[in-house]
Amino acid sequence: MKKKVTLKQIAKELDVSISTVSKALKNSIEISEDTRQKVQAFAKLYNYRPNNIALSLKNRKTKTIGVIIPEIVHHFFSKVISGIEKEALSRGYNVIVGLSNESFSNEVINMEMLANGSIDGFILSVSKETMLLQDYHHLTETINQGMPVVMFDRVINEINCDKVIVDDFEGAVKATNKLIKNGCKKIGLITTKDYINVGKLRTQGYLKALEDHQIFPEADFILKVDDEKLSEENLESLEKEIESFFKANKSLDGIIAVNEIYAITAMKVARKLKIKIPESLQVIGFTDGVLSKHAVPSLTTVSQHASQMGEKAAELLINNLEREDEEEVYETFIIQTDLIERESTK
Amino acid sequence: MKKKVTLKQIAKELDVSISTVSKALKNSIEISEDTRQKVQAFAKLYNYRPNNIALSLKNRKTKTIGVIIPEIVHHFFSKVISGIEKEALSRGYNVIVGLSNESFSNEVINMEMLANGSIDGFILSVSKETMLLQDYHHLTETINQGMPVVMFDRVINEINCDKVIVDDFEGAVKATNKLIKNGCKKIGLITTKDYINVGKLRTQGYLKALEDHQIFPEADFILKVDDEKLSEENLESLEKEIESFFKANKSLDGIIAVNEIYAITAMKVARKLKIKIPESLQVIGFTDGVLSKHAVPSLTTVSQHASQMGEKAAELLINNLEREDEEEVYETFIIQTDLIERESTK
DNA sequence: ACAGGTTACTCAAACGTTTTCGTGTTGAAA
DNA sequence: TTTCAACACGAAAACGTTTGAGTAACCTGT
Repeated sequence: MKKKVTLKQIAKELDVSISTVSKALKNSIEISEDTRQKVQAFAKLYNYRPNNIALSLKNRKTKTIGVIIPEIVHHFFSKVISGIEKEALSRGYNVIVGLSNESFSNEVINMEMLANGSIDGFILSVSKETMLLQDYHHLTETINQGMPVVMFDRVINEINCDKVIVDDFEGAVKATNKLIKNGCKKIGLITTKDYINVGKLRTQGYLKALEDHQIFPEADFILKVDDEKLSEENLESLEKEIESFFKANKSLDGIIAVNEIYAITAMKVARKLKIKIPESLQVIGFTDGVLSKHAVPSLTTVSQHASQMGEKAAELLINNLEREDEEEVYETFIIQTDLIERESTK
Repeated sequence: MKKKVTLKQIAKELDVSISTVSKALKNSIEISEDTRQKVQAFAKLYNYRPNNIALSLKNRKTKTIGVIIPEIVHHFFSKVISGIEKEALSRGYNVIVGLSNESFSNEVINMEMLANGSIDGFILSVSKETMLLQDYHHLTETINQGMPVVMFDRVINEINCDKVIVDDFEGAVKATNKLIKNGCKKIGLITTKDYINVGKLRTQGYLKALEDHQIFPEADFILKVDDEKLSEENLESLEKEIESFFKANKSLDGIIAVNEIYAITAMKVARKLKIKIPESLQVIGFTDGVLSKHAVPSLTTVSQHASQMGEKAAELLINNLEREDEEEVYETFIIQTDLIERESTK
């Protein structure tokens, strides 16, 4: 077992000073051709690699970015991470992840753990609890300390930083328009409670599209599901809720669901109620994940380009980190959505 | 914008030495009650937090573990990460992820990037390309440098380190036994090419169970799908392949699929061919992901307890890191599988 | 009065780098 | 012979922390 070799050891071995070794390895002209060769050969032989931690301390930058997300076992977030990783790797950065599990305190702990020098900047999507509590002190504090932050998807308007968001409003408009164009007259919406920004925007887009087509929005056609119903344990109660929604509104011929689970469950319930998809009910979901693709019938969905989102967020952050001048102009980048048409619409 | 405060600044401000500040903050008895209070109050006021990088350099440990996986947009791997994260957080460690994207060179680059002091140890699952090339120099080298490594799921027997694996063999036996018990006489297997260890083990388990019940294994009943067919683009060709497999073996009344996609696709093809599930064909998959749960009918599956795997891997690694004595006895921990029964079996 | 013992500090080294500023030795120009 | 640049290298500081060793100042007992 040969431990990592350091400059000091090389210096001692070759009987020169540490500085000479350092310079020789950097091909400094201060060092004679002779010594340079000797040092480089030795370094190669012992597979010398500069110690990252020492470099980080010296340069006061770690070349590492911290990512805090609510949940990793989730197609959208893991796609975002993979986008971040891709961009980070190509620009020589590492990615360190923290999971908040939708908990405010976890989010705070994770951020504090990383903010003490471990990373150069944050990319994050806040937890639901944080949105509910509206306590953003951990965010303002880190930003105040001069650490760049990029928020994505679940962003907070009051916080002044770079942001990357999905055009949820327009996505919902597109989806609703599609159903209208396909002949739907009674379009239902399955959404979340309003405090989730994303759900709110999608609801607004849905309403806007209806309005544009002079369709009166029936309050009964909107089902606001309690958010806990998203968790895997509560699937049955979600099913029941959707089932009574369908039974109470038999005239529905189109459904927009603000996420994949709601959409898939709606299709499942429809099947149970012998409602034919897409013949008598057309369904469009959000978040183009595995479920949409493999469902039967496969689900038409609003794709959010999660990977692109991650790449953009990383790009904004790294640009910010490597910018010389300290002008603080924050950008909000909007990712456009695409409607991926599959079998659940005509 | 108030930058992070350091010991030096506190010392200067209070007109004492750096060491005094450091000791005062650690409640050392060397420091008078008076000074202690003063320092601590000041530190609290300015929200002093020790710089992690400096600590890492000093202690020669980073309290960070590196995780290299082939792919993060994958239920199994993201579950594993979430398990690792959970255990790591509870023991005060951070997690830094690298994605190999199933590429050997990416795996090597990622490992080299992290091995230079950034982390204390690795948890990894090797890429397919690495398994194919059988080039493990990056693994042996890091281990030789004294950096602990824990491999999970896709492990390499020749490498001497801690390992966490799923009892794939036994899982396949259980699944096959279940089908036999349920009255299946002609059980087919949809698997991968042999170089994927995991696929091989599951195939062996399947064969063993048949043998135990004196059922002659028909070569025709085993479909070895080319691995690229797992990727999302090749779904159609996967469907075709399974379709002809079904058409060529109409007597099949049970199917074991070595992963979720194969199983779901098999069910999709069956539906297309008007084969009733579970009445005339029962299906069991591996990897208990979202697809299995939300499929219609929902899929009976062999659960690998991915999260538990991650936790165990992290536990082994951290134990190793924090062990005083340097005895190197490597452990291979086997995670037992569970058969989750759903609607695709009787 | 003085050895010896507390008390409450400070110093300095160490972790592994990079980099600025010396400095001793050449060789050549004056 | 003197002067001075060029050359090749070394010393030391800095990044922020911890910690063992060192040291003043005071107190105690004889």
